[in-house]
Amino acid sequence: MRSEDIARLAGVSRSTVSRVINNYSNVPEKTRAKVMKVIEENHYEPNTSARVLAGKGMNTIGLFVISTADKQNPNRIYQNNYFAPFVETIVDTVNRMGYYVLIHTVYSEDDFLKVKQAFLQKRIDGGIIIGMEKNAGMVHAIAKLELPFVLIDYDIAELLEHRLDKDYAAVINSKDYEGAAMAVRYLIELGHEHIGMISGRLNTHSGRQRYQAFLETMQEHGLEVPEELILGGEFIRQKAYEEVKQLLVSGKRPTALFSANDEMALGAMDACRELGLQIPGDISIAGFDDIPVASQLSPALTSVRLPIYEMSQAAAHHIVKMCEEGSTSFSTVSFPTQLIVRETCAEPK
Amino acid sequence: MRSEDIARLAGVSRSTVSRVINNYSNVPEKTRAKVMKVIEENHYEPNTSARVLAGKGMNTIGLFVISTADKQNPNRIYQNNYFAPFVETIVDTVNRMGYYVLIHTVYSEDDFLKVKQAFLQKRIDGGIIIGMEKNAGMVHAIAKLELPFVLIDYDIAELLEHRLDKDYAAVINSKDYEGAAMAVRYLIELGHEHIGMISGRLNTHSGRQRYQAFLETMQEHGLEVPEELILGGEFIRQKAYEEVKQLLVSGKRPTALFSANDEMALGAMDACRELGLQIPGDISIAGFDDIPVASQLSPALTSVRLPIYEMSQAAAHHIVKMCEEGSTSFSTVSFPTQLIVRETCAEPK
DNA sequence: GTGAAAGCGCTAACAT
DNA sequence: ATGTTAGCGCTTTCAC
Repeated sequence: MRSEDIARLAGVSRSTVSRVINNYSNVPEKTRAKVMKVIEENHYEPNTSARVLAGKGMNTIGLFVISTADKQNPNRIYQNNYFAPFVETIVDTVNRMGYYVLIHTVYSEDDFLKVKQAFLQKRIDGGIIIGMEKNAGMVHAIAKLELPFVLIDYDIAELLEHRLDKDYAAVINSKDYEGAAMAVRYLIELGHEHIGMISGRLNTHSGRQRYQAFLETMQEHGLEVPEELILGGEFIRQKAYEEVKQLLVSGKRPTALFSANDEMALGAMDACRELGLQIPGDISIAGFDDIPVASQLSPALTSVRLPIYEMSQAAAHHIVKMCEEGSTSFSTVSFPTQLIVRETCAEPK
Repeated sequence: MRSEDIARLAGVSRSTVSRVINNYSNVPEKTRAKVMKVIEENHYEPNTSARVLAGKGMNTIGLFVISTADKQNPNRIYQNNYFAPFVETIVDTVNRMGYYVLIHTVYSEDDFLKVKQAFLQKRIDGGIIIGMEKNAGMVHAIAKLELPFVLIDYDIAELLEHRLDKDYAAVINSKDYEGAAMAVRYLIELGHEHIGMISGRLNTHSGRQRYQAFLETMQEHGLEVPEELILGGEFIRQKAYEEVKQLLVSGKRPTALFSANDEMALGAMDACRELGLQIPGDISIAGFDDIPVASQLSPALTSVRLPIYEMSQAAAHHIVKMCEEGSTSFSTVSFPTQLIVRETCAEPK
């Protein structure tokens, strides 16, 4: 069924049908009602491709989840406690604004081509990109398309440096530095001096911020951080488990560990438990992200809460706004994080 | 940049550009190379809407996750251990086949309108629907659209009854009855006679199958199931926790509990722990779905593994096949489930 | 082997 | 207030 069929059945022209569909003001109520009746009776819906070709928007937002790190793992993104809630909130929010969501996962540079194609082929009006590692080339490639996009968790300085602060771009971040500093200060105030860190991927904005915050906060308090107490866990539980186990076995044991995310804190807890260490008796552990299980563990994990809901909502609202009003100007927001004190940290013995 | 621009730059006609893009055989290698060079140099990608309007497919699959149950809960689908892996695998598989995925969550009948619109507006070539509760009306509405769709976890008998076994429809199920029966038999063989069940939503295909299997298996073994031992948990952890707690407090305590999903088994474990009951010493618990945490709990949860990966892959391959080859014929697959014995079940005292 | 031209279903500027 | 018409960018018959 096409608009012409509706026109015929309603005894009007296609233009009038179009006017009714697009809510033009100059259609008398009577005509509108007549046309609407036919439309509803026939369950008519205008063909999206035709509308787009004639100048309307697709009413679709692209949501791209970049996960170039754990290609090998079959369970990757949605079971990932970091990405899942972002995806969920963004999809729901965008849906509620009457937009559809085209979702695509990116595990390689090849997949990344698909992101560019989605824009170039005009499948989407704009896109949200999450999990992007520091990569001026890729961001530049996106910016060149001159279509609205929002980056979640990306280094603004990096963008400015490469003059990528375009009018159709926006960045939504959380205050990871602040949150990590809070957690580390908390440990220091408990009396810890030998604090280790399990860092995440450092080419990720949040990963680097959390790492820097740790280093600088320690320094501010005049505390040393021996190299062997900096563990690289790549945000992955298993990796952290292995690193922590190795550290503990080596005998060079810190009194506390700050982990760049909760998944790795879980890995650390696994290692401690295996070696018979009490948490927080023998060693304190603090995480980041405050994933749902954090509160359900025993002992419950002290962590830094990420404002995922606020960030997702902001990203969704922002991209839709940009799509509808055209570009505004380069914009940036950082949402505050919050230290959630639970049971995994105590004074050192 | 449009195909006409490419044509001009390459010194050919738009038809030839189109032939190159669509891999027509009657284009000499030389012409093809010349055109391809211009296409690549200019990062040209054909406009999807125009292609669709001219008769090509959208190359997009709709993925609709129906969750009419827990509207009130802010964290719903992706953090839901049942839906998340389906979504993940389907998106990845469909992407790998060169298709895009339009994802939409459905929390109400109103949202359901969006599903129909996605089909009617020709935004998608076909759709996968997951989490659909028994609802002939809705399925009928989808079937009326006469476009390919796959239902994951739906009662085939219901479809047949309403003559909804259309050529463009398919159903992918798991053998939930078999799996539940295995779990219950296992408990019976351990010596349990007073077994309770925490049932899920019974208007869900899998929910009902698991429930029926429990009842019938008990009956086959000549075991009574007093009404008060059938708990309704709606697949929700908190609900199960409350129901189980109430049951245990009442003193009418079963020696074992079979839960229709792991989330509820977790809730049951919470309740037992709170009341100081040992698992499996005082009470045995078996779950369903084998979600990732099941193996990490202590004691590790005995559960029935759902072939989510296989089901998702089958759904993805099937829908793409239907979109490309046109309708085949009504098809149906059921993947086997598997009992994973861990530590939460033991002989009754 | 390649080009010209019609047409996919819609919107919007123009005409009345 | 409503109809007529010219595109939007592509694919595809039909000619040559």
